[in-house]
Amino acid sequence: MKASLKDIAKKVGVSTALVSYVINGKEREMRVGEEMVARIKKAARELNYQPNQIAKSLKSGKTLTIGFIVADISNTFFANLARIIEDEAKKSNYTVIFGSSDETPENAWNLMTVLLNRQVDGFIIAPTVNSEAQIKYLQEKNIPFVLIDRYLPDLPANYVALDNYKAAFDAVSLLIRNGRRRIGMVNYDTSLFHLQERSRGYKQALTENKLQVEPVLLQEIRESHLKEDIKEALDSFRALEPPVDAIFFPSNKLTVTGLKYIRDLKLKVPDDIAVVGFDETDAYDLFYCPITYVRQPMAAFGKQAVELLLKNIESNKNITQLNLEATLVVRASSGGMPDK
Amino acid sequence: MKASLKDIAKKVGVSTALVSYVINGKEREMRVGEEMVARIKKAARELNYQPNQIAKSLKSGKTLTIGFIVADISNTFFANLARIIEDEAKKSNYTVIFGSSDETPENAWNLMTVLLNRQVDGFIIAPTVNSEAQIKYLQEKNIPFVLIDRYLPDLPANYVALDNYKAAFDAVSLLIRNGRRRIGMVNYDTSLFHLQERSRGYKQALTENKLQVEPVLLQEIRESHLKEDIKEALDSFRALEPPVDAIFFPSNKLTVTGLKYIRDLKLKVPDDIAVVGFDETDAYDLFYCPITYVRQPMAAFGKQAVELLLKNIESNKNITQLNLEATLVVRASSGGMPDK
DNA sequence: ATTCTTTGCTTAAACGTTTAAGCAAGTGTT
DNA sequence: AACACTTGCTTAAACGTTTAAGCAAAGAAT
Repeated sequence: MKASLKDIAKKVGVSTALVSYVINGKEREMRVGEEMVARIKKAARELNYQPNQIAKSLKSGKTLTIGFIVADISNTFFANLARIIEDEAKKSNYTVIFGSSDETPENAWNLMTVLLNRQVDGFIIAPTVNSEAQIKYLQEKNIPFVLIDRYLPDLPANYVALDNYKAAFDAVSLLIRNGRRRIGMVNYDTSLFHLQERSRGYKQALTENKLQVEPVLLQEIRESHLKEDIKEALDSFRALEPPVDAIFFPSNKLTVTGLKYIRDLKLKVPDDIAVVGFDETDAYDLFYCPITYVRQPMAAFGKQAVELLLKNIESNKNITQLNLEATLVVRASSGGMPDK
Repeated sequence: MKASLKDIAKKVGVSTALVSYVINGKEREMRVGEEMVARIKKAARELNYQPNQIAKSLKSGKTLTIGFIVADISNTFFANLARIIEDEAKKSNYTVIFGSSDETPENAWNLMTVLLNRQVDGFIIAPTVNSEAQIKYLQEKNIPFVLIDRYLPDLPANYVALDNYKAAFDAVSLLIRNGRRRIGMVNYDTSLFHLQERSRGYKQALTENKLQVEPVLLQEIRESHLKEDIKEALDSFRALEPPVDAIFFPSNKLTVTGLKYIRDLKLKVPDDIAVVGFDETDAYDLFYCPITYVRQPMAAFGKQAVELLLKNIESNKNITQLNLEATLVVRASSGGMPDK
């Protein structure tokens, strides 16, 4: 059904080699006769020839394919990233295969081997917890990869991530400038470095402003019991004396879930409680009080990750680690516009 | 670096054929000696053999890959679908390559040929407007595919979609039962059949309840100027005498954008105006008045689409067209709980 | 008239698999 | 002792490309 080089060769009455040269524009170097070039091109057009990329890949060892491994492609954050990576990859004729690890290292490892068997040229990975072995495997085998969003602090590897510390620091500093003194934070109880960095930024902002870093103000909850644990955390915040007057949520899911409960409690944002969230979502606009949030530079993430990866694929360059700056999008929920 | 069948064969001192038989579990049919089987398996383990899927694909003509073509993978609707399709495909050892068409038939066509060159075994497609040629091409070439979410009314092709007519009919009927008499709808000005069906359901609900289907009540706007046009539409609704007392938005973006403007206008939902939206998003929960919406059966969409596609890949079965039922999730925004 | 170059093509091997066909022993049957 | 089966392996071609190497014919140089 589908025409191959052989079909064109037969039709024109020449060898497949000659056809290959012409199709790939090597007619000059290979000194193919003008008339022959025309006949082959004509035949190719008539047969609607489309090269078999699989055969090409087998020969060349390159598939022009990127494996994109994330926690969950249905999470807006990763879905947005996927789109940017797709567009960026397309510019260099790459396509993207994705896989969701659901935050478990086993799934991530399985995904990686599946994609490796499919000979992807490289990976863009948002690593799960306990994925050191996986990353080291890639390094040993010299397989190009770039970590995105998250990274492992002591592993020298390419990554494109946020300056999480500074992002959190700035967010909390804003709340302090707006007069809040009892600032809570609800983070995941996780070993993911980027989330710990956000906690560190929170603490440092308090410290630098001579506020006490009280353990009850930094609640670490289970992702598996997000809804229940967030309620508990907020309840304990309100039970304090004096109660918390501001909350910083360092992820989109935390923010959204937290806001739902705040709405159920009929708390007034920002009067009863100020809020700063993380990541961008429509939900922040629809809340009765527009939410102040930390915006990650998604486009830069995707663009830089692909660029870095492709550079690594074509020549194993040395390691690049990028910590990009977040933007604090200030709106009503953080309580009063900051001076500036 | 990576071990091949040949490496194993060399190490054991046998032919690659024998190794292939053992690796693929054909040792019984092929009467391979017990001791030999053990030696080959051992060598494979020691060399950490992983089959080259590209070579397999070239031989078999099957890539175990599905092409998933959508308007925009960063749209929650498609991102959710992607995740379900991924999981479902994984069960049968398939992987998914995705591509975003941005609603233009040229992009969709290009994507299709790129993926065809990569020899995907089949497609799951949410077709754009004017994609008849593309669909017909697939049919002529006998390439398995399943349309999802959208379909072309007169083209006999597999699809998994919503019963859009009924979903809209039910949504609008609810508003009528709740006492609304001036019900507006804001749809895209598009030839996409599934959206037209939603308009049809709207009109029919009005008609069956002896309400006049006035053109001013059904505004068709440009997706490219979503924000401006929605404002204009809502303004014209409010200028009517008597003004509109309920709005039905037949997509998630329309709903979210509409709600933003409603909030800016400080209209009270549902007292000033009742709202029924489409699709599921966190934003509906965070609005001060929880939004009633039409929930599409995403899991069933994905599951059925993959199932259908795989059935078509292994044996060209006859055409299946599924119109699944939506669920109306009733909350406060539609104005008063319905009787029942 | 012989050799050297250039032109324009072909041959053949390779990428890593799969699989039909073949073949040399050993075993069993008569 | 001759034959047929069975066992356990190998050979070789194929999938659709790419590309180094080779070669015949024509033209140019001596």
